[in-house]
Amino acid sequence: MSEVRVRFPPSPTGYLHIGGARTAICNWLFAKKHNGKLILRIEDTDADRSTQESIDGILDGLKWLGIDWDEGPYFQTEFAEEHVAAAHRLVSEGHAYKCFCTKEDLDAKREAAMAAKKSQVGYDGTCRNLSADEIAQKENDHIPYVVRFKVPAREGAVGYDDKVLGRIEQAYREIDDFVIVRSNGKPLYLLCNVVDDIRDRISHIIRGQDHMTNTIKQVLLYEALGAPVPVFAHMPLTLDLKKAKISKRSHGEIVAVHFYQQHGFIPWALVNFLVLLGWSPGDDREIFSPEELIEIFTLERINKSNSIFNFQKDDPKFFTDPKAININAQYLQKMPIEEIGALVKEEFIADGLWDESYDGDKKQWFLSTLDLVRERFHTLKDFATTGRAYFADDFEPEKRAVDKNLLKHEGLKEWLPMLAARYEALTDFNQENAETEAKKLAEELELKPGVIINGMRTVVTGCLAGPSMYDALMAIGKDRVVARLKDVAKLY
RNA sequence: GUCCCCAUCGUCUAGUCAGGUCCAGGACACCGGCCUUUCACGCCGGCAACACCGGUUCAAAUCCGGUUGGGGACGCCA
Repeated sequence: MSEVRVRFPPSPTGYLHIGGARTAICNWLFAKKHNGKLILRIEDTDADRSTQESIDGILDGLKWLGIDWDEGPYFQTEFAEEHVAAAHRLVSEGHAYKCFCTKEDLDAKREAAMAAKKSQVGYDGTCRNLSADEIAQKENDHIPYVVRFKVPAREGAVGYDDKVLGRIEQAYREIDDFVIVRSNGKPLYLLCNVVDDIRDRISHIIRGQDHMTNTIKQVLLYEALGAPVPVFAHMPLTLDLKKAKISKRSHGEIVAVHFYQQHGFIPWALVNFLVLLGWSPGDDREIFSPEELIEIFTLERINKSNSIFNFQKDDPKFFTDPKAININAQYLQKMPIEEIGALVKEEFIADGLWDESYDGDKKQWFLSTLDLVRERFHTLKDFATTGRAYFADDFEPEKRAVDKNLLKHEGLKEWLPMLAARYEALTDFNQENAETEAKKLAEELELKPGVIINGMRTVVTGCLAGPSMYDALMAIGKDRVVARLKDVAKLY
């Protein structure tokens, strides 16, 4: 196989969303696997909707995910002359023609056809067979025109061998003479895209199934332009629970890559989740290192059917697809603690929780504490929220914990300060002694140890659940434990 | 409406190309139990799917046809 060159060509009309990210990821994986190149091309020919902010957002999103590219970003608008030249060539070689029909006429015709439920709603070919004289006449009259591609009047069908879908064909007669140049002289996506892909020597086009009708037309364009047709692979789409295509417009932030960045996702965990949406290795593996994924990824194993991004709006427990959270949690629990430490550092800095000593003399404590608490965590955010009591005093105890473990036992108001005093008196505040004192106190007061321990957990960690109580006590340290136990009354 | 694509547990999927080893496997979610003084940890168990109808075959989730359902496209957007 000659050099593999793939591209990711987002149009900068909004942030990077998970559908686009998925496409980028598959292209990236394919390029890496074949020692090929990934070209990033910003398709900004729709000047009205393209913004710099959006370009930055897309680039940031890709960088955050760890998707790097080998060439670009190129900007489609910089190649406008090539696009125009290609259009001229197609006209002069008889592959395209000028169409003088007005937009209004065509809109009316289309609407009428749609309303009448006619099968033919596309262009009716009015200008396809204009004589040279008629054309000259209209040009003299300065009637505005668009350029349409002249679909060959052939029997049979055009087609291509899709890497995921197999052979795809469509009858020539079903294809309309589509517009390739606007009446203002600006070439359209269908043409620009092909011209750019030819120039960039793209070998494989991996994109969503929503492009399938474009692909058929573009195959025709490649042919007319005398260029080799690349290999196509159409990925299934990502749908919402109601099976509608996910979009920025109707789903908002939840489908934005930056949403996951802001909600404590580990970048690679999101990539891992996304790649599983429509692809599988063929066995039971679900968690992959980048190297491993590059190794086992193939276009042929991409699914044919659309998948559903399983998120419930306003779900109290799952703010996004439960599987995504689960995969993130798996990474959170298994990644080397130093790597987690680096990610948590960013969170803490943003949160005002960061202490320089965590990089210095308290580094060991910092890392071992993260290691202690991460077991039940799901996102990076949990360290600063659920796990806040380990790092700061301004934590808000969980209401459920307070209700269940404190308010039910009025006596804790005295008992916990008693325990504090005993802890304070301890010359060696270690796990064993802490446990002995707690149990002894419970015994003396004729209480179940759980009453004391659960009360203590609530006051000291603010949580209903967590690591072993005495591990937690040691991590938080004698002084803070004592202070919090003494101060129990403020929670009543 | 027309064209194109698709169809296995609630969700992501394995199995389909090379029919039998699949009264369908895994993961997430859910439910139950154990562990835990507590737990969106861990362990054990459970619930739960081949859309439907025909055909081919000794044998069909797998091949063929149809039906139904879903999605996409039908722009002087990309």
